[in-house]
Amino acid sequence: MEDFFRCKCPITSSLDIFGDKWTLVIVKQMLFEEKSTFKDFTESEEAIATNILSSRLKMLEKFGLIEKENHPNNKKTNIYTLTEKALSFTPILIELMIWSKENIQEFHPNLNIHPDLNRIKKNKENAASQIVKSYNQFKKSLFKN
Amino acid sequence: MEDFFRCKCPITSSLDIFGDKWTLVIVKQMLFEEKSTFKDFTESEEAIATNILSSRLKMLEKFGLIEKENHPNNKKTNIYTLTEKALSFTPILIELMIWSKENIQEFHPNLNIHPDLNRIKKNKENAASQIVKSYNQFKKSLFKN
DNA sequence: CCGGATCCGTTTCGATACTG
DNA sequence: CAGTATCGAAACGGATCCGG
Repeated sequence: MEDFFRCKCPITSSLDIFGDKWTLVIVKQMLFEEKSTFKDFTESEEAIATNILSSRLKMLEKFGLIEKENHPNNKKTNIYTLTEKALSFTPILIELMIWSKENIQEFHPNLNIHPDLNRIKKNKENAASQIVKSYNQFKKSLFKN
Repeated sequence: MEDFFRCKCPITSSLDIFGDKWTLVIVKQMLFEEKSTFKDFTESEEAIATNILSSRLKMLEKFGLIEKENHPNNKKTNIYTLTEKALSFTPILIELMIWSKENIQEFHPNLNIHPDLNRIKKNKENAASQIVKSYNQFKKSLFKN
């Protein structure tokens, strides 16, 4: 495991885990778009390929960032949820949203800017904790009945 | 340019630009480690290959995130600096540092945690503006005499 | 020597087809 | 529905080359 990481730099090491085009997209879909099954992810706007999805889910599980459980009513459906640990992705995703508006919109005018982005920017900590709270409620609802 | 981006999601679009293992590492080296020449980057702890470095520098330049200029005393040396725009990477890099300590240290105990990380965490906005200020001073010093 | 460009073998990605 | 297998395309990364 030690040699998974390029060097001792924390920033570089975090990119050793999620420095690719897909990992944070999957986390985003879970956190912001209430996606939880394999099929949910493949049907997203981004249309991730199944093999890549599969490999990223395994990797996230290996690092304790997501959990895989059976659907309570449907044993053949697996439900993927973010662990407490993974909720620490929230501030990063908020920063990406902000960065995108400031740096990408000029090249990509159709960007779907979050309607509350200004409010989020003004109080990032509060926004993050609301997002986490709302995700935890969603997570609970997945296992009811 | 429109079709460079996978979809309209801001988070996904930002990953279309720097969702790889190297782009943010280069930005980090400029912002935190006072690196500014091609050779500086190749001599870093991460030891990036010259072809990858070259392609990333071009891409960052294309998006207006870095500038390439001649060294004042040495015409054959190019100096790469972050633009004002690129300084908006700072909050993202701060979040990556924090994430790393909380989520990677258990797998990678030799991680070089920033000595002031707790202070940075307590006041991220202030930390970011100090980092930017300090970078701008460094940038000025590059072009003196 | 420095800043890159080019070449080339290896790994990873990613679209599609396929299986339990 | 949840993945795996396949295979061409792209990216990585080490080595080398070349102009200034």
